[in-house]
Amino acid sequence: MPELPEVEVVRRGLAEWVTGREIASAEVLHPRAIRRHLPGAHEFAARLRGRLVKSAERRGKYLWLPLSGPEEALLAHLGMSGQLLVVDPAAPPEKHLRVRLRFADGGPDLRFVDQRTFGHVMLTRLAGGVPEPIAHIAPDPFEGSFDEVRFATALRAKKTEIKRALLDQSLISGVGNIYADEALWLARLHWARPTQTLTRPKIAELVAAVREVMGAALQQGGTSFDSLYVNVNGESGYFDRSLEVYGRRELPCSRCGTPIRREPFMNRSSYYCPKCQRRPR
DNA sequence: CGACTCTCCTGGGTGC
DNA sequence: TGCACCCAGGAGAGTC
Repeated sequence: MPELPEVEVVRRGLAEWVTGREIASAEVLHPRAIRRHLPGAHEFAARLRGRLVKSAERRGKYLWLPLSGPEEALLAHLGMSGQLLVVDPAAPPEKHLRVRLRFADGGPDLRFVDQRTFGHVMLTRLAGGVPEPIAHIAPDPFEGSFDEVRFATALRAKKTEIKRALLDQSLISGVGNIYADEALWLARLHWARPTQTLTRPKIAELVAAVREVMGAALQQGGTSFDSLYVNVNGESGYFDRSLEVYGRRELPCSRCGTPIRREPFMNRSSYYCPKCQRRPR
């Protein structure tokens, strides 16, 4: 499940393998993959043809490729199963190939492959360097523009539980279900803790925990990254080795040995240590 | 308007 | 072996 660290690994791969190249054609193999590109597949392809990829950028879980010409970018969100692959143009189409870009230099394709089609790509205008559809998303905690004081103030004004707030991309972007659980464990906070009861020092501790778990994941994601295969999947690197609570129901907490608990949360799961992370009363 | 739920999707796993 | 069902998840749409 790609969250910020996995998307950053993809961004680095794209920066290396796609930057500076001219798009020769775009082929949409599944309309759902461009459902947020309202003008449709034909217009999508026509507007991409002949454009140069200038760079590869990211905010939270979104990434985008600014293009030559008008201030526009190819924007992508990987959803939960999306991959952006850099592959030999002669390679056979992947089973879940949704969008295929060919380049004028005859080099590797950029292919958007997505089994569950929660991800999407679109061509969109840039406003101040940020794609318009994600203008409402807050900076992620690795950006210089992330304002910790502003975040703490907004968090304390919310009437909700801390985990809901962590997943709210308008407060802080890039955190998904896995790293939310991991960061809450590290900061010793129960997922249901009301945001209004959090002190500013505790919020600072939580932000540090978010940076810690995602930074560690990024380092491990980077080590398993094959440069010619820009890949994202839930099995690589970090996922098997370093998770402390996520997916570890009944396994002992590494701090205190108490069995990790799983609870339903927003039609999915929250994992936590019932001793280290006391439930609010 | 804020807080919350619903919905989209596929395939691996499970139980009968 | 087949089949029904559950589960995973982000985020926009919809509800109250």
